[in-house]
Amino acid sequence: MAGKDSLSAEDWIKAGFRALWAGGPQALRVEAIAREMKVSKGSFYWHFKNVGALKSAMLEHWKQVATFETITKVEQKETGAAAQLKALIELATGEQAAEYGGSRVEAAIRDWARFDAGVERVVHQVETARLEFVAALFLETGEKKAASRQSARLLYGAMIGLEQLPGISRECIRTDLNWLVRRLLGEAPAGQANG
Amino acid sequence: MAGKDSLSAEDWIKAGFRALWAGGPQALRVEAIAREMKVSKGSFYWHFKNVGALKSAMLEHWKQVATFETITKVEQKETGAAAQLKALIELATGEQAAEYGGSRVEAAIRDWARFDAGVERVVHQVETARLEFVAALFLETGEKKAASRQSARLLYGAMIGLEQLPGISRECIRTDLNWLVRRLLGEAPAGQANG
DNA sequence: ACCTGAACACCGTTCAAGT
DNA sequence: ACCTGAACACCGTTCAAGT
Repeated sequence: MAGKDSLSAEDWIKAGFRALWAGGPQALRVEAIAREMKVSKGSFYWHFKNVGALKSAMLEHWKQVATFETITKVEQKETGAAAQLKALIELATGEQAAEYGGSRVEAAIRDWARFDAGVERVVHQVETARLEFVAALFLETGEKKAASRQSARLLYGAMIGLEQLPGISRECIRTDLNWLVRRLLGEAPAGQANG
Repeated sequence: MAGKDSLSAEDWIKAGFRALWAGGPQALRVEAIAREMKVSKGSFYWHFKNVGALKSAMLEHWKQVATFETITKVEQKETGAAAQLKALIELATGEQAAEYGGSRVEAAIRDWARFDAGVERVVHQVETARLEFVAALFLETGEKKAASRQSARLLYGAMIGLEQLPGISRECIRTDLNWLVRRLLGEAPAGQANG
């Protein structure tokens, strides 16, 4: 960051994620990012053909990281489906969920995908991999195959959706999701609700 | 649409929603919308001070419609909490959920809110009103107050989240949500999973 | 190898002029 | 009352020129 006399493509990608975090897809603009990096915007075009190329590189990067990061973290942390489901929820509702800016960046990428077929393709791949992982956990708890996929959709869908409710705290999301898992697994209700 | 020689602010707002539907928040651009309406962009500035004013007007419009539309439809259609929950799910997963473009526009507005505090405020109000309505239904089924609010968050969160999973059909979402409601209400599981 | 600075096209905004 | 068309600033992109 300080004490380098020339930039790499990687530096621009990182700056791109900072911009995405701060301002969403519409903040992915050459001039603004160049300003933040204190170089002329002309410099950008030595590293990338155009903004589209930067976006593709960012997506490719995110795809590699996002698909495996959470999954491997969960697998290293716990063994057994029930514990891993709990660990997954911890991670997803933690301070900084993913390497590149966490759930705020994830949301921005999903936004972005909604109006860009190329982005949609990549997001589709990542979501599918994650859903399969979660479904495998539910399968391990003894659910039937179709039921495990449904439970995975509901848990993962609730993760995405709850994060988007305004004014909801991480703890509230965590409690709700853990409760949901117990209900999906058919466990008996208990005094578990919050706010 | 055909056979009017001058435009109203309302016409621009409608065109704004068409643009939002088709291209998301970043498609809310004066020149593009003016082109679609076959007038010069200068014309826009007679009706609105700037793009920000158009966006505010769209939001205000959406707020009025979005808060009450679904709620009143559900209340007119069915009586009794269980039936109304089912009707709510039907509506939310129907062909065209809301007047101004349905869930695609809703998603775009949520995207937009994530990086604009003013939009966030309005979305917050709307989501709160909806959550309160859903919570009241769960309360009516006999749940305790805190539990009913939790169930509302989980159902509404899952609605939002499932819609964002790529490659998922409306029928799949509907089945999943109905299943979720049964589980939240503590009803016995049955062979209900799909895909 | 990496960057600057000028150039040009595109879009937001203003405004004088038209009907 | 409502619209056009020219003007200007801002940003994406190109490119010749610098180190």
